[in-house]
Amino acid sequence: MLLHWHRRDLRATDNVALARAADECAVLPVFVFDDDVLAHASPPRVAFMLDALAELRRWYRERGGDLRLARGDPADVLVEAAEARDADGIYWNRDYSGLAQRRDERVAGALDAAGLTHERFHDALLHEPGSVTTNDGDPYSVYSYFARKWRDREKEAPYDAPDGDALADVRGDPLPSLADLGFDEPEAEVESAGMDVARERLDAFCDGPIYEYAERRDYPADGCTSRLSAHLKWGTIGIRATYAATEDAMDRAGSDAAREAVEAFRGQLAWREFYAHVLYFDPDVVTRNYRDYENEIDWRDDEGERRAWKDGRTGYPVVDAGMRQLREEGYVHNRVRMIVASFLTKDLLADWREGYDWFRERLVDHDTANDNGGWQWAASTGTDAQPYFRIFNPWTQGERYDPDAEYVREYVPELAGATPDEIHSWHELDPDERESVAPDYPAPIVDHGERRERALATFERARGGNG
DNA sequence: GGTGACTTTGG
DNA sequence: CAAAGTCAC
Repeated sequence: MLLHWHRRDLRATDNVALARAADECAVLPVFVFDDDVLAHASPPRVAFMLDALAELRRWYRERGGDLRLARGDPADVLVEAAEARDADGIYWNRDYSGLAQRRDERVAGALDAAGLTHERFHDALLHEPGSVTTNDGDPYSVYSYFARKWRDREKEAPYDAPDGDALADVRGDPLPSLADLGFDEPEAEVESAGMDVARERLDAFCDGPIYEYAERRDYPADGCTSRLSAHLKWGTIGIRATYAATEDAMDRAGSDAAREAVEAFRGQLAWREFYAHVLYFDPDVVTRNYRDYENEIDWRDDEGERRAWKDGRTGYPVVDAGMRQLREEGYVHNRVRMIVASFLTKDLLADWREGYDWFRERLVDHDTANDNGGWQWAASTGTDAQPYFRIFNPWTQGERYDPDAEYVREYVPELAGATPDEIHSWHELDPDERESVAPDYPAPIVDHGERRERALATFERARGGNG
């Protein structure tokens, strides 16, 4: 018998290590509540994870197996679990972040010492780190070239779920609650997890919205995005199954525009892989600027401004809408993530790590590689970064991507009675007008024009110029 | 080594 | 249409 150690692959279908183990012998799936991991976790993510685990366990139970649970240091509890069932060894899928890799090395050492076999598989990405490189063999630091090569590579087909007769007949312990794990209830209404929800989302997306993706994905009120981010983070859907669904969608596409839209969605999958590769080859970017400036960037540390950003009380409607969506749903539309990130790092000149930490605490779909990549992109410190002199104008962005102010009015009730025009020109209204339009909504806390100049000068100094 | 391209944006 | 640095080829 083999153990399969579930980590960020909370699914039974299209799971490489699980499928390989089930090909060989009986499999006992196990999940470890790792104290080190929980120390870095937050309520919305753990809530989603527990929901996914409950459904995974149900899947196993319906087929005569079960998901074993353990808590503690995986190097200890996995050895115990294997020995208790007289298993030969453990299979699992790789996790490419630095922390996980160090832990996995430790676990592998403990298994070796106990005389247990172990094997690690590539599963989380269509193309593993190191397999998409420049012609010189170096990892890419520019997305567009990476994406071109990534697109041309052949993709693996999805893996089958194990048969019921491959599952070891066991009964596990009950699932712990959030409170058992030491977490408060999340403030956000966390979306439901699990393989079935993920599959339904993927199918619904590929049935229609995917064909609008190229044109409409940047409009946060439109809802034509896949909403698969949390599922891809926790592995409640497999990446091969996801890609295969885009192939079916491509076959059904009736026009060049529709095919381009499917291709645009695949581009987002390529971004995910690009950032995973970047993090794999440069794990320090979690805390360090990817791109070095000659001098330190003079980040400002204004507690009040940062608070206003977190609370969605900056007086910039689209920024506040995004920050409130984060608070309420543990999710933010991607275009809005760029807008709020630009506002924090450029208008407020707050260190991108402040924003990254807040997202990590609040996002259900938080993923180290993606979030770090996104924040450093916005802060002009990352790979393929937005050049520092290109600073989002939150007024223009709001007008362009939320023209009818639908998104703003959904998340900022103080502005529910304002017209789109009043919302997009909120900074140009005089105090009396603001008072009569939306008395409870704040005036902009900073002047974008001034802050833009300040950011340009700050980055110019960091670059070593005379500005 | 010159050149095209850049989750293009702001004015 | 200017900004304007850097990567990959």
